[in-house]
Amino acid sequence: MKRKITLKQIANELDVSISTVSKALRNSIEISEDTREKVQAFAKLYNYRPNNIALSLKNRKTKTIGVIIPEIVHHFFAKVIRGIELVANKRGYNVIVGLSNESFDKEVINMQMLANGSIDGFILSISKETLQQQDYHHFNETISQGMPIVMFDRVINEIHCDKVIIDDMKGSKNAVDKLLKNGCKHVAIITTKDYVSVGRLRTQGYLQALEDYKMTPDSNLILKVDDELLSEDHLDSLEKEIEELFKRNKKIDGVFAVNELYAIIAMKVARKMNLNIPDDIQFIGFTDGVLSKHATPSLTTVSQHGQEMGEKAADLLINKLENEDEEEQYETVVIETNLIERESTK
Amino acid sequence: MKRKITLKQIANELDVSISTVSKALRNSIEISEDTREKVQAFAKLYNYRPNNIALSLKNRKTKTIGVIIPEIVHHFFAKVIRGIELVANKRGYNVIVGLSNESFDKEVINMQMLANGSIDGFILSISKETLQQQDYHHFNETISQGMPIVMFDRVINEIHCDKVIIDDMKGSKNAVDKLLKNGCKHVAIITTKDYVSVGRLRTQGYLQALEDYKMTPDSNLILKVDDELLSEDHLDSLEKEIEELFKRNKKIDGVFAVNELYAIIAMKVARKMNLNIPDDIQFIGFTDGVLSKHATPSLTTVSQHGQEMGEKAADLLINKLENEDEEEQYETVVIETNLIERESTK
DNA sequence: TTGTACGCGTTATCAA
DNA sequence: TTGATAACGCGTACAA
Repeated sequence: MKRKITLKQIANELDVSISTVSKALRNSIEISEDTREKVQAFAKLYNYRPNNIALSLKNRKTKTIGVIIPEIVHHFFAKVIRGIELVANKRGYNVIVGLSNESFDKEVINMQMLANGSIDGFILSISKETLQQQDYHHFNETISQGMPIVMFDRVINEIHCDKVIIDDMKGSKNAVDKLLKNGCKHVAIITTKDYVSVGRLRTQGYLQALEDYKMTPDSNLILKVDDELLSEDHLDSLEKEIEELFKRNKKIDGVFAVNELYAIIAMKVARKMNLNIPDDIQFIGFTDGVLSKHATPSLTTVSQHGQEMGEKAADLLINKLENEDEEEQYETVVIETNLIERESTK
Repeated sequence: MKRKITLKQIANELDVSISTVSKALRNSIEISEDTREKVQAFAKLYNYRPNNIALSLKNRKTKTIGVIIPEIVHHFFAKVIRGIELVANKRGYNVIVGLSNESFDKEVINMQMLANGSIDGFILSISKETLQQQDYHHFNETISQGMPIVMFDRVINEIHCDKVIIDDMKGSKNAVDKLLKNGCKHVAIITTKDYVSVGRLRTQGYLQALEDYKMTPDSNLILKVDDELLSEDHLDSLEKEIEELFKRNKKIDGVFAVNELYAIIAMKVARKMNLNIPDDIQFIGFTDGVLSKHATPSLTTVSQHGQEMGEKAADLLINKLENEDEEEQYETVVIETNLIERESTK
């Protein structure tokens, strides 16, 4: 087992100084052709590679991006990571991943672990618990220590940093527009409690679409699901809630759900009640994942373009990292959503 | 914007030496109570944290695990990552992720990037291209440089390292057993070409189950899908292939698919042909993902326990890292699969 | 009780 | 053309 070889070892073997080796390897004209060749041959033989850690220490740059997301077993976040990784690697950066698991404490701890020199900057999406507690000190501290942050999807306006979001309101408005245009008269929405910003915004889009069509919103048609219900164990009770919604309002002929799982479950309930999709009732979800594509019937969704968000976020962060002295100007990039029409709508 | 504070800065401010500060912060009894308090107060005020990079360089340990997977937008791999991250964090390690995107070159490059000091060891699952080319030099080189590797799921016997796998053969044998026990007389299998080891093993399990039931395998019932078909664009032709399979063999009353997507698509085809699931035909897939759970009908699957694999892999790797001098003994851990019965079987 | 010196691996600057 | 030295930030053995 040969340990990784260092400049010093090469220098010893070849009876030259460390700096000579270093220069020779970088092909410096200071060094004679002879020694250069000798050193390079030797280095190649022993497969020399400069030690990243030493370089990081010296350059005060790690060429590594820290990513903190609430959850990775989630199609959207996985796609974002892929986008980040793609751009990061292309631009010579590594990606280190931390999962907050929707917990405030884990988010803070993870950020602290990484902020102590391991990375050059953060890309993150805020955990639900943090959003609920509205405690953002860890973001501000990180930023004030000179470490740039790019937030995506779940962001907060008060924090000054680059952001990549989609226009949740517009996206859901378009979706509901579609349902109304398709002739739906009683469109229900299945959404989250309001503290989840994207849930709130998507609800607003729903209301706006109704307004545009001069329809008065009916609170009976608005189901605000308690978030806990997303955890696997509570899916059954979610199903019951939706069933009650449908039974209370037999006229529902269109459903907009703020994520794909809600939509899929709602379709399941509808089918159980012998409703025909899309003839009796139409469905649109949000976030384009595997479920939407492969469900039967396949689900029309508002696509969030996770990978693109990741790519953009990585570009923003690396740009900031590589133009240190630029004026402090923060950008909020809005990624366009689009409606992917499938079988669940006419 | 205050830069991160260092020992040296604290020492300067307080007019003591760097080592005094260092010792004071670690509460060394060498240092007087007085200075200790003074230093600690100051450090706390400025939120001092030791620089990880410097520690890594000094200790020759990064406390970071490198994970190379073929794809992250994939429920199974995402679950593995979550498992790895869980254990790693608990044991004080970070996780850095590289995606090979099923490409040999990217796998090699990614490993090289990380092997130069950025991490202490690898957890990885081999890309399809690498498996096809059977070029494993990068693994051997890494290992011979003293950097431990733990492979999971897609592994190769020739490489000496810890491994975490499932018993693919047994898992699929159990699945097919179930179909046969349920009365299926003509069980088809939808699998991959043989170079994908897990596909090959699962096919073997299928054959073995038949043998146990004294049934002779019918090559007409074995569909070996070209792997390219998994890429999103080719799903249509996969659908056609399956349709032809069903039309060629009208008697098929059971289908075992080596992954959940194949199974879901096969169910779709069956439904289109007006076959009733599970009365006319039963289905079992492999890998328990979201699709299986939320499909209609929900799909009976062999669960792979991705998270558990990740946890085990992380434990194996960290154990190896923290017991350097132990004898070189490699372990292959087999994670039990189990059949999750849902609506697609009787 | 405190401080000096060294080493981790690298590069840049300056001296020989 | 080559080599010595300092510096990145830290911890520790040893000297004062």
